[in-house]
Amino acid sequence: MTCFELPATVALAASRTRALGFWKRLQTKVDEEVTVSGIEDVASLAGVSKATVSRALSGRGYVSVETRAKVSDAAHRLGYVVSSSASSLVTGRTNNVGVIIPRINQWFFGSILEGVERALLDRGYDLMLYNVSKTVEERSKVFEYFLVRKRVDAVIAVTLEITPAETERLVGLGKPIAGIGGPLEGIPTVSIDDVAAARLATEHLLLLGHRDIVHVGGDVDEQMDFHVHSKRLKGFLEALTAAGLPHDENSYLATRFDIPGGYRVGKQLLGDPRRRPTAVFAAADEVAIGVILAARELGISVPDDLSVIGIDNHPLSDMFGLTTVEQRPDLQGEHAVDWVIRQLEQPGWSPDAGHAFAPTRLVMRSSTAPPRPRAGS
Amino acid sequence: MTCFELPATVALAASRTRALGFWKRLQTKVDEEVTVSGIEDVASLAGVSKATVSRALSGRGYVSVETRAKVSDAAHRLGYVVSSSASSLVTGRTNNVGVIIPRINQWFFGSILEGVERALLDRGYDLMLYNVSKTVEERSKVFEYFLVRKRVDAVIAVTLEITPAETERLVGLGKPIAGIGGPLEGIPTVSIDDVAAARLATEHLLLLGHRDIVHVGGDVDEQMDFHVHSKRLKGFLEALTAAGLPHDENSYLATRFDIPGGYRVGKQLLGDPRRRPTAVFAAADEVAIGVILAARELGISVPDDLSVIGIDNHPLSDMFGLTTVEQRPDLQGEHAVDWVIRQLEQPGWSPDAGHAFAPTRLVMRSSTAPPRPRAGS
DNA sequence: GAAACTTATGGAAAGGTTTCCTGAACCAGG
DNA sequence: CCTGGTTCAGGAAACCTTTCCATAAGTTTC
Repeated sequence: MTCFELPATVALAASRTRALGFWKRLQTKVDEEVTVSGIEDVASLAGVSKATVSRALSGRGYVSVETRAKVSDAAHRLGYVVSSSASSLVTGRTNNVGVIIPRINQWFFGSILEGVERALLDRGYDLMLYNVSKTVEERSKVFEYFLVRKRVDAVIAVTLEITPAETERLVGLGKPIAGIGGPLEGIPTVSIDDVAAARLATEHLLLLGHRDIVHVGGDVDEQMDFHVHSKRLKGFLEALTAAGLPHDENSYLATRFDIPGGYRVGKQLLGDPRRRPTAVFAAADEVAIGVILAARELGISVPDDLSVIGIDNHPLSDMFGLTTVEQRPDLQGEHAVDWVIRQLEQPGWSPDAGHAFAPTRLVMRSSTAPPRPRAGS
Repeated sequence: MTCFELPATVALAASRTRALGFWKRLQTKVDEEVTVSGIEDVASLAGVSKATVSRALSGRGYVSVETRAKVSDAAHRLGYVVSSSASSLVTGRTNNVGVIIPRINQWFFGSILEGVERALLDRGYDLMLYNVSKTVEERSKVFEYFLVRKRVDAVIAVTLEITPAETERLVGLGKPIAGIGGPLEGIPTVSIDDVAAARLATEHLLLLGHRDIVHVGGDVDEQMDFHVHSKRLKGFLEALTAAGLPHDENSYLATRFDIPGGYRVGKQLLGDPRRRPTAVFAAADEVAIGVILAARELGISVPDDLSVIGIDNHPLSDMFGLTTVEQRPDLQGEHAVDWVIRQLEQPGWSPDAGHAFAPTRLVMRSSTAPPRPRAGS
């Protein structure tokens, strides 16, 4: 790989003067109308007391319709907005929910985040984002310094291992918590049933007549592992065993959960014709797509020579004709939001089960077919 | 596409009882130690006044080392954390920065978000996420109801068209704003120089000897367009013109900015041998990858029969050997954070240019090569 | 040895809401 | 006409910090 440096960072835009001018104009404008109005101003403009303004705008307590109209008119005229600090100081509620997520730029995590965000905004909560990798220091920094700092009403932890001490701390503060993507000890969690999903995928291949299947998953010992890898492997093996098929160390290959990871392992697995299975069950669609790309490059036809199935229903799956077990991370996010907000809004309520399983379904496309009858047998 | 419904949503985890037991135990624990200590408790335990506690913990003002030790010890023993509502009520600072972003689950946006998040957390700020699409209602809801509600100190707007009125509103509140990804009227913005990047990519192809180049970009009229599409087209055309090459309406094709979008257009463009160019400049790597996949499927060799170049240096580009003009959205995010925090922490400061251009560089891989000598000429 | 600083601490005010409590007005029922 | 309930509105307390001001002790400086 060769690289050319682009001349340099150009510091000034072509339209500098114009943009700058506009900017400065706005800046001075600030100085003029620096007056930010408080509830008192609204009260006097509307000719009522602060208490009435508060009731009128929040919708709590008795306020006559005329008064309410006067107040909201005055508030609007003054451009008044309530100070959330003051408000939450007295109510004890911040209307924020903290979301801890290890990664953003990956389909599964991005989708969760989108779902959580949508659900929170719909219900009038703001989302505070903490992108925390597995580094212990980083995590404890977030826990001790940020989260706990009375800045959030509840916490949603995505695929994050939280120590019992941290859990206790959070729960001890009376903040609802929910997890997504893996069972957190002591925290209600929503995820798909990984064992069942893997079993379903494997059974699909078995049903088509495949007997020689390899599972490409994540590294079971990997630190990132959230029991996901081991569970999907478990479902795979369960299905094989139920079908009376043997398995050995060659039945399973570990790789990174992305397209290059699947490609690498695909090249390696499919390169040797004697070792080549008739079907591959990949633990994630991106891995499956990598395997398909490797197969294409090796001149192996999918599904004629090789069937491939994944899990996720990733946006790219349709283009590659990938048969897959669909999951909806965004809905899992919404579910978690439901839980914490429910706990917030009706105290005493708590999810009646420690774990909710999100639905999955088999989406059949063109990457799976019955195995080609063997020449030798 | 056929779908099988998985049996149903299973409502209970296998480990229900255990998980539930733990959960309940923690719940009751709450009732016992419901006492949340305030600054007063810390003060009396440390034997000092509230004022001293505040100074000791915040690090502002004079406090002797022994006193500071006593106070922090007491605070730690009581598990005391300052109430951010109370604190920001008096200081007027929330330590939050709002980020408005139209999409999360796409490399460019996800990377920006990761960069912004990292930079904010490093500097002790929290990030409030607003995932706002272009819907006018949704946007105004965020603006009027959330953002403005005195919940953020500053705003970073990613690729978002903000009306002058909205800008004025924000600036009028004295909140620093920065944009990423496109010039916002009146808001300092950081992005790459799209025209220059497109010119660089095109010049690379020209330098290799290509004379028949097609540009696959985004729809210039699309509402999502943030002048990005038109600017990259402009750079392309500039380079052609500078090289003395003509161009017509066949020189440019519009599609969606993702792999399937590139694939679709690639199939269509490359399907007709007479129309097929010797090189394609795609406005984004994902589009370029789609074109490569289409070429492979049509038996067109890259780079022997067709050179392809993109913009981004997407994580998948390396695997596809894609030559590209690299940009770093995460660094652009950090730059924007620098700007707003600087404005926050040294009032009066403002970026000296309305626009900062992030660096780009050409990354050469194996998808570009000199065109094959024509049989006919 | 007094004046001028520097360092350390406490008391009290301020910041902008929400909510409790109280009182007035109004209406229906006996 | 009186009682009790409902609706409406205001005064004031409470929420929990930070910061201003004042005081006092210790340290330099001429």
